[in-house]
Amino acid sequence: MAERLRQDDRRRQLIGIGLEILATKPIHALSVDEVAARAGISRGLLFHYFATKQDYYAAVVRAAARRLLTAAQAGPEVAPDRQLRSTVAAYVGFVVRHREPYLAFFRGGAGADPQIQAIYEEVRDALTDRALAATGLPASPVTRLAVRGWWSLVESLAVDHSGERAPAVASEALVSYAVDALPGLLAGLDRLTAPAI
Amino acid sequence: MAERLRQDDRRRQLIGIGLEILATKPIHALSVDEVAARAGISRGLLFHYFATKQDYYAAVVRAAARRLLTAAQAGPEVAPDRQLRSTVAAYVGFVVRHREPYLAFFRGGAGADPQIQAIYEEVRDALTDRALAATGLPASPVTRLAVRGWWSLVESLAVDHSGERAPAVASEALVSYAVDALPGLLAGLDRLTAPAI
DNA sequence: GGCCTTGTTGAGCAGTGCTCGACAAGATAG
DNA sequence: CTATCTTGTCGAGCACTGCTCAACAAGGCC
Repeated sequence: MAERLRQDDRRRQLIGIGLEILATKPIHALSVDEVAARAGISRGLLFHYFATKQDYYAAVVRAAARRLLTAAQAGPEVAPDRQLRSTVAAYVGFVVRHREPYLAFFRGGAGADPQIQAIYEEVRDALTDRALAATGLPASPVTRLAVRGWWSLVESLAVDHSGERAPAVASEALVSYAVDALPGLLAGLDRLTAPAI
Repeated sequence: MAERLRQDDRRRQLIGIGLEILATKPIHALSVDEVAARAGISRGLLFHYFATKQDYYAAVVRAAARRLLTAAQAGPEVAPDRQLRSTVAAYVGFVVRHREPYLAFFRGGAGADPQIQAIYEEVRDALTDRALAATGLPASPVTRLAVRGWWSLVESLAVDHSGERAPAVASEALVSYAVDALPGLLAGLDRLTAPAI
């Protein structure tokens, strides 16, 4: 019989195991038995904590998202005009350090699952909010559209950059490039809101 | 007994069925039986054509990718300086017209599967090549990095825009914005290639 | 000590991906 | 027209997996 744990501890343990395993293999390749065996518990108990395998996966991805959002956070000690750079630098650093898990959780994930989609949406929204706050611009639908797009650009840069074995550019330079790209993208919005012809 | 078809025809039929079904539900929710039933054949025959369910899915995604690349193609009659705009307009139009399938195949897909990843990579590369050719810039690793990132931006814009029930901006304006964003992003590259400090 | 809560088990069901040996419809040759 | 070969097709069956459920055991409380 497995050691008896408190609800919270057991949940944390199971999610931790998920973070480990699912960083290197997709959900459909992970059987509930494997998780249970690794935790030293029975299959049934896993379903006591997570009604569904999808629910379990969602909980794991949610934990990963929390880690990302925590990592990509500029501390309050950062000067206002360096907030954006600090956030982007932290984000890029996170992707570089945890490339495989990042891809597994935020690219590979069963994107069709509405739960997972919701998590992705939350992360995007949170990052967009931070960037918007750092620029000081009002959060109109159009500015949000542009900033979300800019984050996609940043993600692409970070992922590609983290995949190079001999990076073409230094991480700091990449961050500078990404940060400097945002004002131009926002300036171009004038044409969108006031459509000429 | 099912009508006897030629190899090519049967494959085409099965892939067509996949394009229909998988546009609205994820693979793991699609059973081989359902495909077989819809095609009026036995389960076994499906595995004769596609050794694995994953192989089948990959074939379907490949077909979807081919459709996307065909749609997002500027005809030879387009003037050189309009090629980029034409390509982007076609791409955005495709996403707007086929939003659900687009998300299902190019976002939802089992991203962990190396076959699927390879297809995504091919699409990205092909689109990047077209954009680079249209700008006339040399295809260095750094310009590719930037153009790939720009395509991510464009995809984000297109997906977000196609999801709005009352679009904040007209599609043409969005295309203009996207196209006009590229030169600025490429100009900023100077700082990357010649790092100061 | 008795009892309620709660963490835990293990057998078992339904469904799914995949294999495999056999069969049948056309094409080809004699 | 028959014999043979190719090739598209079937369906039973295996192994496994997600999930259910009734029973059990370890604390905590009175």
